[in-house]
Amino acid sequence: MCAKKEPVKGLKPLDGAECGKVVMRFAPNPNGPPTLGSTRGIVVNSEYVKMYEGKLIIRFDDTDPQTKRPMLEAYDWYLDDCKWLGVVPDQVVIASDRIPLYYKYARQLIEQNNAYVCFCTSEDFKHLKDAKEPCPHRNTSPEANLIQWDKMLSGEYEAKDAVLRLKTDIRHKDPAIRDYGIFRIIKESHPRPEVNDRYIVWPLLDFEGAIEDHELGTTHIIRGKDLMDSEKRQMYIYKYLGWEYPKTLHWGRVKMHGFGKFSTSTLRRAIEEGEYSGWDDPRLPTLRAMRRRGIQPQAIRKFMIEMGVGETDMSISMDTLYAENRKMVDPIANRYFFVWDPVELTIADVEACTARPPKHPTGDKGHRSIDVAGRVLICMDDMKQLKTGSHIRLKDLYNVEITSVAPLRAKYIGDEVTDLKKERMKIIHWAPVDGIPVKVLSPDGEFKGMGEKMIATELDKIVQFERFGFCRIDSVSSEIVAYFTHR
RNA sequence: GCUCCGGUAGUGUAGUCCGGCCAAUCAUUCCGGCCUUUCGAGCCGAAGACUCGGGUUCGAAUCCCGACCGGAGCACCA
Repeated sequence: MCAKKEPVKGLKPLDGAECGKVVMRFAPNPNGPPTLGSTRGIVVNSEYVKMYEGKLIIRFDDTDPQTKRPMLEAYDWYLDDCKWLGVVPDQVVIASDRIPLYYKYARQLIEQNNAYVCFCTSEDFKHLKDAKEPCPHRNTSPEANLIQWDKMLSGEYEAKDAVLRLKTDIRHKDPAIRDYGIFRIIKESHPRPEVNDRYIVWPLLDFEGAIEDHELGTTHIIRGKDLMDSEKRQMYIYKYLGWEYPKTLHWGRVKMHGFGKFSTSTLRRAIEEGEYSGWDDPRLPTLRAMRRRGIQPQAIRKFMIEMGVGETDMSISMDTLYAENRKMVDPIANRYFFVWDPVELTIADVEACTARPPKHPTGDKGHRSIDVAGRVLICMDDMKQLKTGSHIRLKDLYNVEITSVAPLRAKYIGDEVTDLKKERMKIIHWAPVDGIPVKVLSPDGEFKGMGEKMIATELDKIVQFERFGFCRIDSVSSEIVAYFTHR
């Protein structure tokens, strides 16, 4: 399949990729739920793997129990959201399960005189490093380093007393490369019960990632541009260990228009403080929120794939995603009336009847039925346009003439749709006075009003509230709660 | 301060490696019009870009240099 397969629109062929031999990984820190940003990594990696019939690994880089402390629930959230996106990883790896592996290679590097235990404070080391000067510990013998390393492992040193550094090139022109740290001491327990306080020496990202990418047989890495230096740093490890470095690809920063800057930690605090209802609050750019709002996984996939893998930073508009989603949802979403900020309109000279609007304007999806007896609700915004004498069409019901606005009253003036064309009558939607209360939660706030009763049959479905927009029906009881998708 | 990366229409994207077929692709957005018992969908049409300045060349969005702008790294974060 992949031999002659056209590259998916937006994704260029991978350099040096052989069908059936591609191994890629998606490596999140589970310190929060997947966001639209992380989704790009999930989708693009999985798409490439599909294209080349390769293998996809999800690796949780959870080696910081302190600063970017993992959230226990987030591991499952990632897996769950992947599944929703149609991504099934071939393998799941948790870094905190594999600490002994990292220790093994650390020991080897110390023995080879490629790593040393450093007792400098971070400030002292920074000064030396900036001056391209080696620190006093750089020349310690491998034997002595081994002893000190064992002391680190056994807890004889406190956090910040010692770190293990890789010997790179202390005179390297790029200061980011010079003798960077690969292990540090953290005397805080890990949130995973299987790990807990088992380790006090934790690897840093570039080391953990370097070892894992080799161990897992990764052939192609896609990572953010912010991690561009990782390759230069990790290359030293690969050289010392005699390994071959995977092919790399980088992408730029993504900002979403309409969403402010969100870091996982500030979000977490805002949620704890009750500013948001949770990780799936419709105002948030998390995948869980998108899902709850009725964004289709295929729309997200398409959107992400069409962005491609460029190194330019971008700031993209949700409109593009919404447009993609609308195309998928418009043909299947049943139509209903929902009146926000309702006001009552009394209609004289009319008998009780049942309106039977179609569920969908094109597809043959049957009809709704709404009983009306001389009183309906209309939107405040529509009411404001009305004057005594205005003729309006109540959509799929009949035509009325406004007889009074102070108490809002009208009289029935006919059923004929043709009249409306002659008169260019405005068509507005309405709701029965004895409908069901509806609350819509949207990124722009809450809308409350009345809807027709049959909305209650659409639990968990995407519907379109006419002249309002698409919504996902989130819960149904004495009141309907809907999440706004988009217009 | 040192180092690295990027800069095509409002927003993304194709093309840049291997200069000509690019008076520059596609999508979205915006603006007109048609259609429609939704301000949705659909249809038709239009607008809109190679950051700037030099250089190489018969020819540059594509190569080189410089400037400007933007992003990132120099963490005992990922």
